Amino acid sequence: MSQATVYIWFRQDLRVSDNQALHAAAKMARQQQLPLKAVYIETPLQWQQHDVGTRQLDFIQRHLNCLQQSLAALGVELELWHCDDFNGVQQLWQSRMQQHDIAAIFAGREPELNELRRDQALIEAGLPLNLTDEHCILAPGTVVNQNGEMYRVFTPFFKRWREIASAQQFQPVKAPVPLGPALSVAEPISFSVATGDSELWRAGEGEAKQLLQQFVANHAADYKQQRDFPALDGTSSLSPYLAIGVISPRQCLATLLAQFPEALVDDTSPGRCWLSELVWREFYRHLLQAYPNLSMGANFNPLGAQIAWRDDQQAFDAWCEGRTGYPIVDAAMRQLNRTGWMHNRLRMITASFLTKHLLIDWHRGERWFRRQLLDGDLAANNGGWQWSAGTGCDAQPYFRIFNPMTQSEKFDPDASFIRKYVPEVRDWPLKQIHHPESRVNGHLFAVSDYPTPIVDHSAARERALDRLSVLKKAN
DNA sequence: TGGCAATTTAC
DNA sequence: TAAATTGCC
Repeated sequence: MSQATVYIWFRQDLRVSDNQALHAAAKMARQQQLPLKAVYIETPLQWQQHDVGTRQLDFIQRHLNCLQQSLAALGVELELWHCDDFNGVQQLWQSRMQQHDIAAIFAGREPELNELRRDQALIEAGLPLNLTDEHCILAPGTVVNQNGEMYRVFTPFFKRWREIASAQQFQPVKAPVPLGPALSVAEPISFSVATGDSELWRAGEGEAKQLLQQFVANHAADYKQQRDFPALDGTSSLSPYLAIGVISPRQCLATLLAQFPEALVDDTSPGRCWLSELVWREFYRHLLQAYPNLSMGANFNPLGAQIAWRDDQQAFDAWCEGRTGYPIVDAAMRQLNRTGWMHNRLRMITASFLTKHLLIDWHRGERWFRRQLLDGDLAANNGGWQWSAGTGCDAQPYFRIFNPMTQSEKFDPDASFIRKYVPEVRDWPLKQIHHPESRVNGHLFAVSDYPTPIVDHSAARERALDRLSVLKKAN
């Protein structure tokens, strides 16, 4: 049999720096003088079943090409393998193992149920798969209460998280040194399925690092004051990179702590607010692993299954396409559809509108988001949707219903964001932009190609309070 | 990481 | 009488 090969298997974590799996694989290859190969496996059917958007696939593909270059410089070849779904993945590795001796496979663990099962099946089939925790700063299962259970409320989770984290060092792992002479890349990585367009976002690990550095240096301190205004450039915009692991959350934390060393221990640190967002991300990932049925579409609150959602295709389509007649909602949905990204404040507003004003099942919104989003990520997307719907862990109560008019006035006061994405209302007076229902009263705005509101706010609010009251906590 | 309307308080 | 506070959805 030929010489055994060490494999680094990229799934998420499409980066060479701070990649513990790659680091461990390179170390083993060097110490035992074995060849190291890198692999990515495309699984189009699985992608389809998981509603991975074509735009995100394009983003992944572009980063695989960056990765291929970086790896080639390290003397490592990246191969693209193909199979339909995760069942095929197992067969692929097994047939590979029959042809060549596999010394070890290193990969980053993924928190989703199908992914965990896939990896478990490989291990049970005897493949030497070694998993590292890359996707959280503190691995799922390590932040628990005194009974050893996962927290159900964010604030105590965050507190415990800080206690543990402040006792540790976060030195990101460096990219491995070259294992051999640089290779030339003959053929770019190209998926067998059609991909969308992610060109609004720069590709590359270096770009992501630069974004991170610039955000921390120039915006992190003002994050708390600016993050809620979609017209401002107040958020990090790092989510697309975090979702596929072009940068690691540990790199984010290390960069933040370099600028604000006290952020973990001092409540008043300017770095605290963004830190809490990083930890929200971890909270949802820990939850996904603690409650596997979340991956299968379960309501975190079992009472959620009793909600009589409305089956209203027309309303759903209007929401998807950004023509609900509420400019703030429509601007948000158009931003999502056009760019593959939506400001977090707007994710809350649009999710509240779909689940409460339209009373449409949050699963449908979750799915639409997943297909459009460049930062599509089961844990965060599901967590956010269930938070908005009131069915989630530490969710907002069912009776907290965002008023689109109030939110619009508060978070886009001069309507500059709305005007950017909803040109139909560009010339309207501010008051009408924020209060679209005031058009109905006859005057100036009766004639417009912009739709009148598809639901009346007060009536929709009453309807939601009534139907969602099945979520009321039993006393 | 609300909203709403009744009620109290501040002028 | 407008703004701040409260209690409930």
